[in-house]
Amino acid sequence: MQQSNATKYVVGKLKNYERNFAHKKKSPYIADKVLRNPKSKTVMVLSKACIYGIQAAIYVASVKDVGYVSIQEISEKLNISFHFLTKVLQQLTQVGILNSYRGPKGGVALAKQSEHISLYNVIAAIDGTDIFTECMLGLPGCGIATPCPAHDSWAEMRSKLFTICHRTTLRDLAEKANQYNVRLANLPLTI
Amino acid sequence: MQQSNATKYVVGKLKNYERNFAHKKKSPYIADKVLRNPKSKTVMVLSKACIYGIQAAIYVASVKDVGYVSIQEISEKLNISFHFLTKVLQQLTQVGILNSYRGPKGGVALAKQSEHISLYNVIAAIDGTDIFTECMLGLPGCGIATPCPAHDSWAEMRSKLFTICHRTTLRDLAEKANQYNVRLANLPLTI
DNA sequence: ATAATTTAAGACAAAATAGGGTTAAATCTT
DNA sequence: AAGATTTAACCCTATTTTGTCTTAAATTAT
Repeated sequence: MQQSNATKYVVGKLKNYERNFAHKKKSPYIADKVLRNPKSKTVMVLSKACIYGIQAAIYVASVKDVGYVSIQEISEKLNISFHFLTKVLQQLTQVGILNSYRGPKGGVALAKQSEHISLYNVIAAIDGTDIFTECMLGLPGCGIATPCPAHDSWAEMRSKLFTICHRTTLRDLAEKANQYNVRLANLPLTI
Repeated sequence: MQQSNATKYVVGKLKNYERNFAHKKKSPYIADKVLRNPKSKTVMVLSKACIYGIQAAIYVASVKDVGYVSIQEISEKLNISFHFLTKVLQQLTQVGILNSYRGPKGGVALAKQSEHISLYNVIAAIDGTDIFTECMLGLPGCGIATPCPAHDSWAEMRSKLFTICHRTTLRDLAEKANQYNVRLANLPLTI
């Protein structure tokens, strides 16, 4: 009997499922709330990718040495997954916030002076500009002509966010990050 | 030969996978950016569940009739998945923002007067209070003693958000929603 | 040239949110 | 009492984000 490609594909996965589920004893039902019980915080203004990008950008800006900083070093210092961070930083490279260089002594470096890169630039590159432009309810085209009920209030909020993110540069953040009591990342306890 | 429960479980799924993958022609690889190409907007301050909850609460508050409003009606008027909305509204019921009633003429109703329910109450019930308390980078314990580099800026933003959400009540929003040009939901075009 | 190092790219797994059904329980109508 | 209606609960699928691993390409060092 001939197997379709789909069948082969699925049968190939069977072993994986077998292994994955074998040790799972039909996990007890968890109350089917909309928000179940996430293992890590998930409701946030910025995505994880964006937070990592900001942290890394601040880190690079705060390093004194000229030259490239390896992503490996950044990921270790900030306790971020290396591979995930690599992809995030690729986005910053693609929009011209970072330069990257392969090979030994390679890594990433700021493509401009740190005072010319704003928080807005970094956020826009990774999460996009929606949080600066969209209404609270996410209605397309929410504006003065056909506003949502929260339009005015939210416009006030957005305006604040916009101002803060525009006026804050990587240089400002890097300076603060170099102060003795300031933390840039959530590091595990060291002994 | 005896099959383990895991095997039975997996084999049972085989048919589903077969059906699901059969018509998918090994979908072309989409550039593995961190943000691929979501079909709907996903980076947002509030979760979809929270947005639906707010919309529904405003709708209930804006309906003149006393008595219960059925979730079916709400979901149709606001173009929201009925089952999903049901779960969201259960959360609002559990914290005492709504009352629910089963059976014919059942539905949900505000448990308090609309001017005594703030936007903050609704958001906190569904998405939690993180956006009102957490720092931009989500670092646990970010505060004056050990701030993150963006602490001061973000505190300013949070404060704005907090003020706005506290002072805005369902009554305010419902009044606006009843104005002729105001939209409460993203409705499909009607002919 | 060869080997080592480092980013880029691709494939996939895991975890979270969003969404869709079915059955149970409560309540009204007849 | 029987049937209809509506929320509650349960179970599963789909989509998106996050995380891991492998291979390719670029570059330096030997």
